[in-house]
Amino acid sequence: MRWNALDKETCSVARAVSVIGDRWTLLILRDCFLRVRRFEAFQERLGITRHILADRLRKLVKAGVLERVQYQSSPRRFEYRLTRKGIDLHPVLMSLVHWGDVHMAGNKGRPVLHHHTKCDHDFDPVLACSKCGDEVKAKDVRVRPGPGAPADILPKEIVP
Amino acid sequence: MRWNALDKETCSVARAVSVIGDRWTLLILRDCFLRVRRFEAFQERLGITRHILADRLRKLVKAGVLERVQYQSSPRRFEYRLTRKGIDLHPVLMSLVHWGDVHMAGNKGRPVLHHHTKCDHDFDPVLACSKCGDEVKAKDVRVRPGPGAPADILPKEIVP
DNA sequence: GGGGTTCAGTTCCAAATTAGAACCTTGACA
DNA sequence: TGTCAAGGTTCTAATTTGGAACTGAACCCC
Repeated sequence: MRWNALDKETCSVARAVSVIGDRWTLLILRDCFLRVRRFEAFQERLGITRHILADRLRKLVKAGVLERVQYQSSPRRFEYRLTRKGIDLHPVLMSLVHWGDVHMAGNKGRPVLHHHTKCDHDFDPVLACSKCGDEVKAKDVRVRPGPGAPADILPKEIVP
Repeated sequence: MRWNALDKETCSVARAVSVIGDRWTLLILRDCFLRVRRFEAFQERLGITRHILADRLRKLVKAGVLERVQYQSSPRRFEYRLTRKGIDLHPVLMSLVHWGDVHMAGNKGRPVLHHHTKCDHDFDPVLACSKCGDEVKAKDVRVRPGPGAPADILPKEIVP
């Protein structure tokens, strides 16, 4: 299967992956949440090849995750900002950071701490259930076909 | 920067991305959470080239996300199962699915529904604060350097 | 008005990765 | 003996990436 055929897949993960499932894209988005917005800044912080950066930013804009905003008119210069759709990726990034913190941290401890301004504490992200508010554990989740499901979305026989 | 230099980065996202920041890897993990475990099953469901699948499974095992378990002895056959480390990626996948559901769903609605067996409701995943239990919004999070932070982990000047 | 700088890209080539298909191995089964 | 299944490996061609240099518009300074 080709990479660019992914957005035609029915699965939400496949569609999401068609936008963000790339080494650099996730790192670019991490920086976006740190309020990095300009081409040169991304390039310097990431050490990414310039034309790959240009390509990824173009794709993210096309996907509606970032918008290209002119911040100066002569010479015309643009910066990249998260859209609502982009900001909605925050839980994905937070979960990823937390997993990295728990499982891949070096011996010096975690590189960044997250502070919740609402309750004024450093915190860890927890995945909760929208209905009961409890933490969602993988073993407490059952998946079933939804209205947009094709016949083969779930594996035929589930080995228990 | 080279892809395989990423795991030496200090950032937890970079380290996490060095393991899962790949088009196929995320789709393989999605299937793992759907209890797909065998080479042929992954290959058929994903349409992935066989030797790339072999490569990705090998890398996931090496990273400690999957384990290769013999399930039959003659001929010897192996399957791949999520480890604790792999299961801990559940929030990442759930967040990703939810984002896909909200922003990339087709006109027929979401492909799969998630059911929380503990409270017996279909639910959406919500990112909550480990300290106060409230939902964490992107704007309520401040990032600051942690004990393992190098000098340049955060952008120098934050444009407000 | 010549020279240097900044930012946001583009262009070029070589190197690495991926897709697609065929092939291999072990053993079961008929 | 021949076929089948599972879990891979090997091969070649096409695509993507890395690295580095170049462009272009407008500023700033002398």
